[in-house]
Amino acid sequence: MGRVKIQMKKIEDRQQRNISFAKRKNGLLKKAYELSLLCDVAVGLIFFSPSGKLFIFDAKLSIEDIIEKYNSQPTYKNARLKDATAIEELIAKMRKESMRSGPNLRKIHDDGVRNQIQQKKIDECRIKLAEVERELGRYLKSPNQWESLAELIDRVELLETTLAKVQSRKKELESK
Amino acid sequence: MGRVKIQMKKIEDRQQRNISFAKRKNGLLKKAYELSLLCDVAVGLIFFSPSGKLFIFDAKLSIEDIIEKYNSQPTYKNARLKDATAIEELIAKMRKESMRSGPNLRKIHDDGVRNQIQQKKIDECRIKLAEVERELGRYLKSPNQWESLAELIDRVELLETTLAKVQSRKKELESK
DNA sequence: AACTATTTATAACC
DNA sequence: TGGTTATAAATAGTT
Repeated sequence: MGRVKIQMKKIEDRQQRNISFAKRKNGLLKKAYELSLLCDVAVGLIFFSPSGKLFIFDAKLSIEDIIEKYNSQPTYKNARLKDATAIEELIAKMRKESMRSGPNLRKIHDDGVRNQIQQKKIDECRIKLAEVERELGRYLKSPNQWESLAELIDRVELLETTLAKVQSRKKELESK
Repeated sequence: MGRVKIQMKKIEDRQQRNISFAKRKNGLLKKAYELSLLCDVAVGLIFFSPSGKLFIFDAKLSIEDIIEKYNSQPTYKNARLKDATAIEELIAKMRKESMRSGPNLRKIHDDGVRNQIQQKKIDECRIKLAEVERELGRYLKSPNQWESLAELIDRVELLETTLAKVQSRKKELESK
């Protein structure tokens, strides 16, 4: 998805590799977030930057719970083998094609705890900001489709529910 | 990325959700694989299907090694965020971006001034909702992750403000 | 850190 | 189900 199609192999230039990592990291996080939200499934993602920093994303369940589920799943080896097969097929297909022509992020490691959490939030916010900007672009195109009262009522309900949850959590914190 | 843009919320129709899961699962796996290969980094991905089936992907390292590396970095677990400066700045930027688009939304229609003004209000309401929806998506996932009380108070204010605006708009529509 | 020309992912359709 | 198509979204190269 760029000016040119790139070969599916390690990017040798270190600077280019880091740039690509930064871009694709956000894309991968967004995809993981979207799968979780749209399909209502738990997702856990652990990966490292080229410099070795650890990144964690989880949705619907904490990464601890996801790992716990993974560990406790008696048939996980089967699941894994089956999935590996599917992925190998996917990769084989990708190679074939290339012959023809390719809320909860945690950065851990050397930066210290405060920076880790800030980075997590920054990453999340970037994704959200990108989404909002895209939304705005759409509104500009067809603003008229945003008009139904029923839809607004839904929004109100969602907001009220969430506000209640937030206030409850707030009280919980205040009482401590 | 399809014939139409879809809302970022749970797909309610079960069959559609399963179809979407099947497609997006492959997309997510491919993205994880590509990140690992292009950027030469280890990636581990654990997720579940809507029916609860476990899926595992790993690259460069086994999922066990990746979890092991994750476990060997336990310091973040004791983390406490003191200031939410970074996230607040980003949210402010988000709001500013939305506001900046406001004037552009005042698209001149042939329907007269009244429609223009009403449309503008609808657009503004929508923009704010989009922002809040993004926030909600994150908070609903893991409400007990809010670390700072100050941050929560900020959220409450944002939610209350938005709720008031939406309710106002709702009444306006209902009274017609 | 932004921008665009392209490629890629995918929602609806078949 | 599995394939096609129109469109939205991601991103490689560029500035």
